[in-house]
Amino acid sequence: MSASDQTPVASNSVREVVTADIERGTFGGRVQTRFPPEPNGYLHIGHAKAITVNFGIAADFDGTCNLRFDDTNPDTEEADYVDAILADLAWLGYPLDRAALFASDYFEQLYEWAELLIEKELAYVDEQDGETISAQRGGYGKPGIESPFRARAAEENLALFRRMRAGDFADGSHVLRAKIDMQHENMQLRDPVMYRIRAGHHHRTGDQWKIYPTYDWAHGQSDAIEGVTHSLCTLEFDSHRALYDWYLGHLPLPFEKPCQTEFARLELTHTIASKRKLMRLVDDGTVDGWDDPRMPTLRGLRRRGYPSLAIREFCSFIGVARTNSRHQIELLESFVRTNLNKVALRRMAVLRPLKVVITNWPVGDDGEPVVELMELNNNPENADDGTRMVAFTGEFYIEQDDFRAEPPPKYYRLTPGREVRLRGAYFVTATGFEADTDGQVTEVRVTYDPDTRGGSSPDGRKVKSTMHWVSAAHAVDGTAVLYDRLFTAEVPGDETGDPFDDLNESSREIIMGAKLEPALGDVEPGQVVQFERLGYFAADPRERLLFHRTVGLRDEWAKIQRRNS
RNA sequence: UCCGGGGUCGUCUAAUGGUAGGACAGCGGUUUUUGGUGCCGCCUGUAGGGGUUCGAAUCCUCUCCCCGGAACCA
Repeated sequence: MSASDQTPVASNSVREVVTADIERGTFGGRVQTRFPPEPNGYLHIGHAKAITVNFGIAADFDGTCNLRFDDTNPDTEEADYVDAILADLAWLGYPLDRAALFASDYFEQLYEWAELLIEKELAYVDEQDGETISAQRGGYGKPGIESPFRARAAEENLALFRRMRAGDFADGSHVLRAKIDMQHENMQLRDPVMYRIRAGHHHRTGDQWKIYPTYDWAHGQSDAIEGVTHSLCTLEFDSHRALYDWYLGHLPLPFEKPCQTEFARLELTHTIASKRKLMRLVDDGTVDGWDDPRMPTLRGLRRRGYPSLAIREFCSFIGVARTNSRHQIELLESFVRTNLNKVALRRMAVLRPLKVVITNWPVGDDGEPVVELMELNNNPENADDGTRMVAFTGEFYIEQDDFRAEPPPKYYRLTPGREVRLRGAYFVTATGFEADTDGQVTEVRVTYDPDTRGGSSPDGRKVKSTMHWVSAAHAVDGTAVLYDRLFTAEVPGDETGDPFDDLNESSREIIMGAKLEPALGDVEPGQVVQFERLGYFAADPRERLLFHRTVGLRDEWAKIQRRNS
């Protein structure tokens, strides 16, 4: 049974929490989650898990999940990213049942709540610089010390805070801090910053605001405003939960207080997902852009030909736990293969062509070699995909790998004196070959058996292998791009600390002059087909006759060769 | 160093006091007009020590190991 046929795991750590809440009646049985990306980069495979978890939990409990852009930092965020995220989310296959929301829409409410905390003497304006504040915070096992501005009267804080909003102060000169506990063992609770002054232009509020809320001050409150019940986030926010609860506990909320629950983020072998590092790959020119097929971005995976369904199935299959883990990329690839095997049309393409000539091929009345139309199956996994006619004549191409003058052990393919099947065409037997001065085979001569038309012999004799081919006279030239992992190490940077030390220098191989069967000229942009015996290939969205290898087929012969070497 | 979170086959993930199961990977077989697919089989695991119990991956306890936390990032 293949992975994707498995029923999803029956339980996971988040589902248990939600189930318990429902049994307890905590939110009146209501379940609402949210996916909160920051619009400062493109979505990647890690986000796909977060999306699957949030939308999945909502669906499982008949609840809702909204998209909220966590746009609290004008310095890094851009409207372009908002559009890209919306597009990627739609491609992944999670339609929004409600328009996208923005944390920036709550800036006024957040501001009012901040004034409320000041009035309750739970927040104060600090005039020290960042370095000083950081130093005063103390360290692990070492208590912090209180700011000299901590004891300021509420009225003074209020006046100062209003002037911060009005733009009376320079960037970095003042912050609003929550007054919690500078001795607290959880550093997050040592008077965290709620507001900082930023002169930047915000992608939605423009220049209206001079002060911007920090993540912690914005996130839980945004959840509360939206009526979120379960705020699901990754493990590194675990220590922020106390702060999340502290803020919410001091505010008059329109709904019941949401609760934060953490789960492990998705990590994959041979892959990095940090936005900063992905950005570096783009900036360095290591990859061609955010949609380079080697990128773990959703747009990269899409261009590579990964079906969004395979990504979703993978994400549900791996489950949700609190264990730090790193999944092998092979598992994702197995979902891609399983998925594509069912839907990808079969086509023939020869990547590294070797010319073969049939010496007993008939010539027609016009003096030209006869051309026959052979009927080939479009997909043995799906009869509904039907068949197609493919032209065959006395000269065609096979892969260079498919002929050996001197066959190694276990080699089943064409070799002098051996008979093999050309898929859907004829049995041929190699009778000779030409080689250049380097010993490189340049042409193979074969004879064919006219009684084996279609690929089966009337006398029932067997051949060891079936090979793909493309008629020389009918071939269309195209380009195939082969990809390997971007990083050679399972955990990039594990050895040296710098993932870029593990960059795979040959992660891409461009093969021009591939010989394609003519039907490959009609493939829709983005469509994925199987090149028989070679792998799944996605037609480039823009350039015709350019194919990206999504993933190779499992390759028994390659394994044998690896073992023998 | 303090606080928090974790540790089940190679990698993930189930088992919530009652037969340690599944997937991927690997290995072998079988089917096959893709050395693909399918099917069958094999392989390997509860971090360690004590305890509670008829019975422990699960509860208690000590130890070890890993991850996260000291942005005016999220």
